[in-house]
Amino acid sequence: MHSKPTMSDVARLAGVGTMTVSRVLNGTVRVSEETARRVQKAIEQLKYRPNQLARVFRSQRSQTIGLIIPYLYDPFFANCAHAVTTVAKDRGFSVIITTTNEDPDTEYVQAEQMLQRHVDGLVVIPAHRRQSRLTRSMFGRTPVVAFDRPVSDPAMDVVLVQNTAGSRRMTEHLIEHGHKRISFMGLSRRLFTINARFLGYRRAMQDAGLEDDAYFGCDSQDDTLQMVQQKLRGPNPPTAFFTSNTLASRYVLGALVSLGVKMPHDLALVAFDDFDLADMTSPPLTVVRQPAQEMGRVAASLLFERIARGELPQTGNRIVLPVEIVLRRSCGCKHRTPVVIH
Amino acid sequence: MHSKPTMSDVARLAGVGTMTVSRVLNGTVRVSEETARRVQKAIEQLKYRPNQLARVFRSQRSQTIGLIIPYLYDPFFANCAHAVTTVAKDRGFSVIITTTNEDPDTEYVQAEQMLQRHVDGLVVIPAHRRQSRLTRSMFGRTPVVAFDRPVSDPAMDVVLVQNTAGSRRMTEHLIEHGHKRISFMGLSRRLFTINARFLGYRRAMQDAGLEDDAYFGCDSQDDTLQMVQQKLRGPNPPTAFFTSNTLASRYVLGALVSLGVKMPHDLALVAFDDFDLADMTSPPLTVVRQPAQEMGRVAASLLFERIARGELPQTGNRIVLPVEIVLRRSCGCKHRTPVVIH
DNA sequence: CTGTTAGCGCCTTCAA
DNA sequence: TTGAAGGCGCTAACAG
Repeated sequence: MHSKPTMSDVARLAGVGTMTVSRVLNGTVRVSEETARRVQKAIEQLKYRPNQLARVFRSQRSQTIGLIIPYLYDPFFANCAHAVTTVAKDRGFSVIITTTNEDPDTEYVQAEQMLQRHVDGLVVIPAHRRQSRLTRSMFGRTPVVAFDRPVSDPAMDVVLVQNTAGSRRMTEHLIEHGHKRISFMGLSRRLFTINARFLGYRRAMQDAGLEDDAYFGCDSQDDTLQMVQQKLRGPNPPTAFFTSNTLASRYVLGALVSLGVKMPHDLALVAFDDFDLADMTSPPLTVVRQPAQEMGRVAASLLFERIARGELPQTGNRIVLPVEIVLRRSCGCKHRTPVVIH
Repeated sequence: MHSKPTMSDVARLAGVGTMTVSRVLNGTVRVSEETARRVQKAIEQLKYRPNQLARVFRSQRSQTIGLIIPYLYDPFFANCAHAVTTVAKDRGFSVIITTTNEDPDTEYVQAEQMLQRHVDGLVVIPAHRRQSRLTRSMFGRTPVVAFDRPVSDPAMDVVLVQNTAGSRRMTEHLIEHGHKRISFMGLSRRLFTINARFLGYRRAMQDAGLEDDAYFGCDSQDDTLQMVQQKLRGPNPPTAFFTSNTLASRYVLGALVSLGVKMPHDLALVAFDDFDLADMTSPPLTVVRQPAQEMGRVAASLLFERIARGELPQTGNRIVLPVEIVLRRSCGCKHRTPVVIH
């Protein structure tokens, strides 16, 4: 078989010039009905499909955006990605996706590759704050929106959630339940989100005149089990845990279950970031819920706004989305069904 | 500012022809060290980056594959997608991703769009079996690999898991625990995977001389609650449930919890498809675990093999990956830690 | 080892 | 309303 039919094949068959075919296809300029019909017929006969590659090359606009995220197996990121792809699809754009595994070098290389492919814009969840090598300048005139985590470059748009405020309110809720010794459990303060949540927690503790007590390093089930055990057996054991992301929640919950701790009777537990089946644990988990899809949607929409305008901001927008507190039972509340506080 | 520097800008600055620049860039043919250095310097000086769009256009190979899946918010699909993007990244390919929401029309349109963008190949989780409009013929010479669900066209490669065999073994396990009335709970028999699992279940029941009892329609928490309630209150209530995917598991688990059923004492529950935190429910759930990432990896690898060979199969491969049974406690087993059967 | 020519498929520009 | 020419940036093929 031969290669695909081109515009001139269609033109020849229809007995017109290539421009006429182009015009019929794009509807930019009026073409007489008569010729239009002939062209249409030729298109169908040859099963002609315009070569998008040529169009893109010609116009230097790819009708494509890039999406760079750490992982897809993390449901939070996957939800963000889902929203971005959905927005793009609605606008007729394609999405090139890539994962960085939180590695700034991979991130940099992938961003470069996307730029070489002339994406019309980029949506990025930057690799760990201090390390991300992305700067506004490397993107030239290509708009970029960061989300979930900020970037140091103030010229870049960024969409975040209320990490600090949400964490603070969650902590206050525990304090209202009468808890005075609340342990904050996280992965690493080097992660922007974890750190922001820690700051909210600390603020609430300080405002209540309580001492904060944080552990960073919930990297594995074993490490976490050890630490939880140590805390519970030490002097002044905590009466509540606040886990700062899904992974930490998982490990701490696992530790508490395997230690036979009764919740919320013996100990309260609350978490940042809701997850599927958080209401199926025993007891159902009280959490701060982040709007993952909403964040992706907002970030993508902002990007398309930039693309449409064709101009870059001097100072990037900084959009902070509200979180919700979902009161279930692990905090000590007795709601039969979850109560959501906005 | 002007537009990006092109190859001839570099060539001019280095005092050579464009071909020399091209050769330095691609290393296809030897260039004298002296000139190579001059070219390199010019490249750096101008911050020149080759225009991938032009390359792609020229070669008609996009170094890009397409990935079409139903949703990204489903962790199972997200894991598949993660594996595909990882394989592609390792091979220096980009991935264009799109979601269909199980809608065959969206699927068709998106596949067309990807073809127009000249992806070098496609990995697809087809929309519901009967409805998918994808056929081998629409893809011309572009290789396509379907996974998780088969396609009717036998010329297409497909990667699946042991839905029927896994389901059968899981059912047999329940029977070994002494259960005689086991209800199979699913979304819809029109879904390939659900139906295949049902067949495995039915086979095991029949082989044991037991009557099968299936309910399809676990579409919402409410529907499922009603049905579970009805079954438990009817004559000959089931002593075990087998839920055929994560969503059904979620709903049935929710129903059982809200009805105050004690598991596995009052009732056993097993599920197809493992999920994060399945070992945090009470009791920890016994499941059939599908290798989501493995499936994505295998599908992508198979695609790259086809791309490399440049020839299409007369008869597509049909690869079936093994599943594992993870025995936790909801089936009646008393393992303290999960036992995995291969 | 290096340069010239030509063309991938489309669309902007200009002329008919 | 239509067509012809030209070029986007790159590289295969051929000369030198």
